[in-house]
Amino acid sequence: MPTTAMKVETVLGALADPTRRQVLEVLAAYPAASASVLSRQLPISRQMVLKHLGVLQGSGLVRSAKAGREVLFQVQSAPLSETAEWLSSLAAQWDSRLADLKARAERPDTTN
Amino acid sequence: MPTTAMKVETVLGALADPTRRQVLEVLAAYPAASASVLSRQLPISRQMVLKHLGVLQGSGLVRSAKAGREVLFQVQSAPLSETAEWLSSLAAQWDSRLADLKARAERPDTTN
DNA sequence: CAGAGGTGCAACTCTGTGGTTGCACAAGTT
DNA sequence: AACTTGTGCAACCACAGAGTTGCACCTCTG
Repeated sequence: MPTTAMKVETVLGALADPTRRQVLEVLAAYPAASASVLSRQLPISRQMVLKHLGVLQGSGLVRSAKAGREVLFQVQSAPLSETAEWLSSLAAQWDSRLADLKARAERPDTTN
Repeated sequence: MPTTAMKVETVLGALADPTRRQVLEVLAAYPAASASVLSRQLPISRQMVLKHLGVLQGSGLVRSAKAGREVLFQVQSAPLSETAEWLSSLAAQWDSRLADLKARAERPDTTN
């Protein structure tokens, strides 16, 4: 499923920004919180919190739901796990390829 | 050691850029390769490849070594694994905190 | 020695986006 | 009805960084 790869890339992009990580950190302390609440505990305006939450939501790291007149956001761990798995499998792939090339170099007679 | 956290952040930053991931992908196919060689297989100039390699090196994802008149780069998997572990532990942390809050909400009599 | 291919440095452009402020509107509260 | 607090939209500024081109210098090799 090519969906995974695309999602992982957006997660990486979302996680790349320090402020965004900070937003996540604060948000993770709540079961759910609104942009206004978060902005009070962050060094940036509500508008920016909202924008960052938008990006995070785009990568699946955050979900939102209306509750009365306010919109509550909550952290979502699944994309994190997926991304972790993606990274570690990529590392494994690099290692195995390197081992392969190395072996091939040590006995250049094998097949080709 | 706070080094780990800092490193992870730079890895995330390095991995966030699509072109940089592409550079890594191409580079991973070689045991080691120079910026010039890589640039021929990429849609960007050697200068840019070099800059990206600089960023990647800054995060430890790539190592360089002089070989005669050229500088050879090679992929390094360790930072990838570290980052993967970091992400998955963060996911676990989120989950456990959520479970905790949930349990606390269901029996508000416990202690406080 | 002369040329070809490699590296390093620097100036410059331009798009993306992090950040702000201001305003208009919706929904609870007294 | 008036007030408070929350959301949504839009204009705007400023900086980082992705990308380019050009040039000077090194280092193999014919």
